[in-house]
Amino acid sequence: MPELPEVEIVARSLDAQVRGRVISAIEKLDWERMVETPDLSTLYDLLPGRQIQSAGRRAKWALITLDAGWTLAIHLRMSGNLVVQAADVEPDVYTHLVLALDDGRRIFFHDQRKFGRVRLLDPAGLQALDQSLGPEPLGSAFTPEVLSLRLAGRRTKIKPLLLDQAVIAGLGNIYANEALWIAGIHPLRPAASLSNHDSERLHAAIRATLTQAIIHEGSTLRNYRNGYGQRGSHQEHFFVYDRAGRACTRCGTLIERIVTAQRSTFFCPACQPETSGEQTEPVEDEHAASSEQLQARTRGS
DNA sequence: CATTACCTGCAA
DNA sequence: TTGCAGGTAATG
Repeated sequence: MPELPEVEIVARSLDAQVRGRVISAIEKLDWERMVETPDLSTLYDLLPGRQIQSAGRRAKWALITLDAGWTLAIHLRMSGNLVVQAADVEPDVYTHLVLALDDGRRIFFHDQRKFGRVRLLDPAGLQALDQSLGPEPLGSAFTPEVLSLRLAGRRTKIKPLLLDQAVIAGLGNIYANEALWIAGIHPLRPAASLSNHDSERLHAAIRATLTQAIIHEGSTLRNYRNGYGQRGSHQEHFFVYDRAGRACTRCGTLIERIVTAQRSTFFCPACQPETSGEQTEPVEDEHAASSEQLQARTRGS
């Protein structure tokens, strides 16, 4: 479930709640495959007694910075969530990791599908993780030129390429679809076919959709919750994701669903032309299309 | 590039 | 019963 905005909100809400606390014990760990490194006995040896200095994020990894140079890196994958619970709350069968804190509260790693992963990393391990990932799309190092360079020479389709964490860190299926709609770019276009103007629009669109999603505390389709157990609301603001057969909020054309790289892909066939340079330029202001009022408006046909 | 695997629950 | 789900890694 969680993409960059959801993990960002989780990290912020964890940081606000557990900064400075000490992990007193691993109280439950009933799905051992979630721990990728180190081996279990080392984890049980190293984690208790560690103080949490902060919680942050890199790509879709939640990073809990501990003392002595350790970092607990948690990936929520499809259905995971991290919630701080009061001392009297008991974990359910889907809560596969429970970390007890020195004030009696506990961090629950809840994960219905068991795809989530945990790593306890030393500084070298953290650096290796960092270097395996592309630039942060909301960071100052991510410029239209950087995006353009990363797409140059890639004959693969733009939409699956946006899901490649080594190309850009943090985009997932929802926000890749949303960004391409905002930018007016067809998801199947070869990445290298994007003009500099396309790259500029896509760069702005990626930032816009992620920023808006963070403002709305992420998207909750099913399992996502922030560190307080609360849902996000950005699913109420989708332009194309999961909107097949409904009217494009910009032009009224029906949104289509196709599958590429085994992922559902949603787009407006009018606003996102298959070939570049034709048809109407989509509006660039993301607020212009944010209202349902535009649904009645039609164009062409 | 496509397919399969990893898991479980839910809606069509 | 079948297909689908916010992700990623492994395999032809």
